[in-house]
Amino acid sequence: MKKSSSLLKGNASTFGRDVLDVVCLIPFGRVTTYGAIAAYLGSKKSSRIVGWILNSVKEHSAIPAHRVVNRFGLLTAKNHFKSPTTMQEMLESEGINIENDLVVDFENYFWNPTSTLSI
DNA sequence: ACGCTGACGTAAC
DNA sequence: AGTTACGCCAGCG
Repeated sequence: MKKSSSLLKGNASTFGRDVLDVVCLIPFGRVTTYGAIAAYLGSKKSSRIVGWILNSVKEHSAIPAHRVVNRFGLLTAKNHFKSPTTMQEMLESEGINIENDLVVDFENYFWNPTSTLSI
């Protein structure tokens, strides 16, 4: 069931393509983690790569990279955005409250691709 | 062409 | 129980 994502281009030969597909599917006002995406792709140990792939994502891309945080709900990626507060601003703009770079009620907003996409 | 680094997570000591 | 080391894949020097 997994593996056959290829929701965007179809050339899902690379891990990065799958990552972008999943991130792009994150619902508005929801967040997910690098590990969840990696686990959905079949390699939970590849969580590092997920973040690295997102680094290639430009803000003008359709990929909501700001909705991806680490497993603690910490905005580790905020440092990589235009401004350290950009990520927080965008999340708050979606109704997610951030306190001290940490997502409030993180598990409540957490979106699990494995539970949602691979029913 | 080769090697290192990097937005994490888990296992092992 | 806390700390250290490793694994994964892709982009860049």
